[in-house]
Amino acid sequence: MPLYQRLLDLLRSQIESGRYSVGDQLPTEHAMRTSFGVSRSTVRNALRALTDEGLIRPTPGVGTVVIRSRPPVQPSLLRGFTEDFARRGVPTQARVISAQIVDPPSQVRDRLELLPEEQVLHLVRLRLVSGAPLALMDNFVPASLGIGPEEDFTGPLYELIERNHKYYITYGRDAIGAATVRPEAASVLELPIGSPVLTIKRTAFIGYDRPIEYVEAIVRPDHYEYNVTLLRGKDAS
Amino acid sequence: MPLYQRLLDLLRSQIESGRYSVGDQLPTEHAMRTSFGVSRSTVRNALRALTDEGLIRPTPGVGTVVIRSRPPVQPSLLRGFTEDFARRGVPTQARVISAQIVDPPSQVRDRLELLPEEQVLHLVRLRLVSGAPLALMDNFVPASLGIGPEEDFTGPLYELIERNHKYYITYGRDAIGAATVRPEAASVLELPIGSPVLTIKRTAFIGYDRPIEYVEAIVRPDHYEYNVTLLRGKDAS
DNA sequence: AGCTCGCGATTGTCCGTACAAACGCACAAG
DNA sequence: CTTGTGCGTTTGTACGGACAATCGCGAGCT
Repeated sequence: MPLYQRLLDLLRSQIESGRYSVGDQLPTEHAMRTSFGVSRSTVRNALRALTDEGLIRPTPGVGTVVIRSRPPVQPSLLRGFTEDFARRGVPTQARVISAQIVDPPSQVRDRLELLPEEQVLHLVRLRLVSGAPLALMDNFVPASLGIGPEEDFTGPLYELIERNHKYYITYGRDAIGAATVRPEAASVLELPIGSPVLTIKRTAFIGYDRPIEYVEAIVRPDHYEYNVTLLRGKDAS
Repeated sequence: MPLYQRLLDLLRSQIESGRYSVGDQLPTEHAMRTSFGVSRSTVRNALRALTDEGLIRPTPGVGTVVIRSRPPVQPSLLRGFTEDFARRGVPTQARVISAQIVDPPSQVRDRLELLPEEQVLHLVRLRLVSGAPLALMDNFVPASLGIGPEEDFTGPLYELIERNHKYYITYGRDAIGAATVRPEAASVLELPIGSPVLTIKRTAFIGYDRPIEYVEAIVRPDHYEYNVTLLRGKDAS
C-alpha cells in the first residue's frame, strides 16, 4: 500500500473519530513530514485527497483546518449487475442462454439510435446468486462494437466493453417497473405463473449522449430490490 | 497565473474544441514536459485537474485517453411525487385518506432512528393523475417536526417541510421492488386482486445523515415507471 | 494608543530525479 | 499454435530542494 494512502487513512480515521474535530487545525505539513518521516510531497498527496473529499480546507499562511467530520453523501453510480453484487461481497454467476447477431426489434433500434440496417449482438443471460436464479437479462449491443458471440459473457459486461474496445461508459438511464412474469421467463426463473416481477430497462451511454447498450432485465422481487441514493438539488422542483 | 493552470486551460479547450476527441490519446507526460518546457509535476498537476473533472483517464503502462469532451450529464435528483410529475407538465391531485399522530411501527422507528417513545405523523394519501388513481402513499414524519394533521397535504410535502421548518433535505435513499397488491390497496387503486405493483420505499435525510421522512408507496405499474439517470464513476466496480 | 513594517510560519507552485507498477509487444521456447 | 519471458513505454509514487504568495503577529515608530 502506498505511503500517502496510509497517511491518508490515518488522518481520515482521526478526523472521523473526533481526534481532530470540526474547526481544529491539523499539524502543519512540515510537522507531519518530520513526525512520519516522509517527504512533503507525500504529505501533500494525502492532504489533497482529503481536500477533494471535502474534509479539510488548507489556507496559505494560516494552516489546514477540519471543515467536515464525514464525507458528504455520494449519489449512486451506474453499476452493472455483477459489479453491484460484487461490491456487497455477494458472488454471482451468469449462464449464457444465447448470444447471436440479430436484427434488433424496433424499440431496441430506437433506444440505441441505430441505422436502418444495423445489427446488434443480442445476449440472453440468466443471473444466479448462490445457485438460485435471480434475473433474466436481455442485452443489446451494436454489432459495430465488434464484440462477437464467442466472447466470455460471464463476467462484468461493462469491463468487457471498456477494456477491449476503448469505449468508456459515462452514464445510464434506468426505467424500473413491475409486471406479471411471462410464462417463458417464469420457468427459467423458477417462478409460479402470475408472479410479479421487477423490470429494469437500462440504456447506457458513452461520451455525451451516444447510446451503447440497452438492457431489459426481469428480476425476482423476493431476493432483490433496486437501491439508489439521490441528492437533493436546489432546482429539484 | 500559475503554469499548470495555463496548461490546464489549453488542454481543456483543445478537448472541448475537438482537437483531441473522445477516445484519442493525449501526448505522454514526457512529451508535454519537453514541448511545453515545464517539469513533469507541473504537467501532472494539470492532468490531475482534468482527471477530477472527468475529462480524461490515465492508465499506467498505456497512456492518457480522452473520455469526455464536455462536463458530464447531471444525475437525477431527489424529487417528490408532485415535483416529479409537475416537472413533466402533468398535474396531479392528492386525496388525503388519513392524517394522524401515531406510534410508529418498529420498521419505521428503525428507519427514522426514533427514540423509544417518539411519535410520528402518519399520512395516507392517494395520488391521482387526470382523475385516475395511481399510487397509494404512506408517509411517516417525526412528530417533533411540528407538522400537525390539520395542514394542507395536497401539495409537495418536501416544500412544506423545507419552507415552514427550515430543514433542508440533502439526500434520500430509494428501494424499489415489486409485489402482488394487497387486497385493501387493490380496491383503492381500482386494481384486480393479484395485480403486480411497484413498491417504493424512501428515506429522506437532512444534514449528514439524520432521517427526516420515510415513505412507502404502492404504485400502479401500468401508468408509471421509476426513471433515474446515473453517472458512471471510475470506482464503480 | 494606533498604525506600519517586517519577519516567521504555512501553504502553493515548480523544478529535478529515481524507482515501482502496469501494460503492450516482440520474440524465443515448448 | 500456445506460452511465457523479457524489454521498452507510460503512469504512479516518493524523494529532495527552492522560491512565491499569503497570513498572523509582534516590534517599533508616530
